[in-house]
Amino acid sequence: MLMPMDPHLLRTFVAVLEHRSFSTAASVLGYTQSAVSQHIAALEADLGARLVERRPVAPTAAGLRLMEHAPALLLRLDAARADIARLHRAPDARLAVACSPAAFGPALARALAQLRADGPVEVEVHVLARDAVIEEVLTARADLGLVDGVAAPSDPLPLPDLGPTVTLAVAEEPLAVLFPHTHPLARRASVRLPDLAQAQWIDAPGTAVPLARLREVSHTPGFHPRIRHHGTDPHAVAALAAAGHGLTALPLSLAAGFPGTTAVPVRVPRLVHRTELLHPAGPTPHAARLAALLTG
Amino acid sequence: MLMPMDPHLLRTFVAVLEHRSFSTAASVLGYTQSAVSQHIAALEADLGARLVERRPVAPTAAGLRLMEHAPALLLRLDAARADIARLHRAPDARLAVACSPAAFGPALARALAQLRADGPVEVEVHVLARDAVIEEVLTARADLGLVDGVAAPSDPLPLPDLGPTVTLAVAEEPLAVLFPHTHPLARRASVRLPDLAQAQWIDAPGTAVPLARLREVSHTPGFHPRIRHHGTDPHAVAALAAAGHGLTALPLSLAAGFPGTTAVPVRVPRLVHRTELLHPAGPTPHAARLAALLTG
DNA sequence: TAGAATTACGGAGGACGTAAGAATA
DNA sequence: TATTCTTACGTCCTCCGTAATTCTA
Repeated sequence: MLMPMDPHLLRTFVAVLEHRSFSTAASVLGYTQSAVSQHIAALEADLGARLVERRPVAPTAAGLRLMEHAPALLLRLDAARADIARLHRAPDARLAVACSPAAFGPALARALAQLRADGPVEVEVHVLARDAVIEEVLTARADLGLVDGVAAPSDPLPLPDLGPTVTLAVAEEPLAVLFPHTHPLARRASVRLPDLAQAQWIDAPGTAVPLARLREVSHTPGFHPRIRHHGTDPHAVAALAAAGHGLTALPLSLAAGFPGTTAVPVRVPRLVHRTELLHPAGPTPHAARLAALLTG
Repeated sequence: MLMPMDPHLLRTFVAVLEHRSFSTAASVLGYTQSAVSQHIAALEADLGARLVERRPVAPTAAGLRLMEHAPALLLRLDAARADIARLHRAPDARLAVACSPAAFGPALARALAQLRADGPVEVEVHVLARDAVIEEVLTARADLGLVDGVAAPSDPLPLPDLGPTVTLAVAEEPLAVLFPHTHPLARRASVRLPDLAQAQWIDAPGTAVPLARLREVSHTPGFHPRIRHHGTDPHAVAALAAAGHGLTALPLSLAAGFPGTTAVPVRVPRLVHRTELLHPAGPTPHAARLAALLTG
């Protein structure tokens, strides 16, 4: 155990690299340019290494390394504060649920209906990209989160550094690939993922299964993006698929409902689309109740 | 993203709770009592909650929550610093390997022999408890780590928050329970873990499979400790087992060699004893070579 | 040469030590 | 009453803003 590395400095470091500029980072953080310059200089002096190249602003090798730690560190700092703040917060009539797009479905709707039948609750659902869901739960902006992903049957999802947060399995269902009707493989009863590695794919990491994850679980390189989608709307991604822009992987039940497309289950490798629930170590009563409803 | 929570404060917070005393924490950290008192007061003011009860010193509920974050946070801070320091460190003739007791075995010895056959290397092996191995690797005190644990076949070990550290599977072998020769179950060809939940167990979390983990993987409460062992020597634990102090779980190949005991493989649930290798994102040449030798 | 980062410098605030004051076992 | 934590207070040092300077696209 050595020395400081002040979170303030880390925060401005991250902001500088995010905005690729000292001055805009400064205005975002409410500092002067000068202060930001001093922050970076202090970090570099402390670590004994240049972290960012200037004009243009870009991370050095050491800076990239630090970027593998700093955001997680800052998030966990906020998570710690949030965990403690939760203890003294009066139990609320409000329930905020954060949810990744493919984790939102009839099961959640039903569970929420049942929750409201029990008594008056003000429910708020935020549909967000997966990392954002995790962040919302950790920082207590959401009382409960639902995330989805691909894994081997009954395996947990590989989630990053959740600290004392509780994760529970909610559902597993087949994984499907969404083809346009006209696609030669659309008539198949099932597909093998490695066979599709060289196909054209839609990169929609906020909505569908990220392509990097497909590479990982299929143990196959490939799955190259042809078009990139930013957003959290499965319909939009399905529309791209229908128009032939590329393939995308979704849970079967969700994938089955889109016009112009055919959802074909993945048979090899043996995978499932899994939904998991996240809640803090000390959940609100409503969150605990909803968790119970969702996990049966 | 809110505010500070200075790592210095977190560090003294952890030290205070570790030593259950402001004054000894102060002397350990090289502060005055007064400074420690001010640190705790500052943290409590910042978080708006009392964190430690005084006289006697003990964590409050909020303090316990913070303790779920603070050590991990401080470790990761050191890991970040170490990751960057590694970049500018000249490749060394030395190779430091950290290794949990049950992960040390003939495979490692053979791999090290092969490594030394390639050229002159100064090898250093540290046998430590599992958490300590992780800490050594993250803070670059070791170039490479080996940890062991229990998991379902081909599942990864559940390791805490490793950041960008790489983990690779090294070996899987049957899990065994070590019985004294005289034990009625010692003649069995295999055992079911849930049947042993009410037996007397040796708690040797630094050496054998921790009892909490047995509860987890067997989905059975029980596995109560009768005697506790601190240390990293499998022989000592085996001697306790031979003397009838309780049972312990070890990898079969290791468990098979102890006098006065019989190692019986675990058949239910379907589990393996797994060894995994840890190394930093930027390993030293020797570490990379050893990793290649160990993973084939 | 203009935009952008660094350096110089000064004031406000923070951090830690000394020392005196409360609190509890 | 002795030990242990807290509070008061002074000093030093750090942090950030203003402003002048240097750098580079």
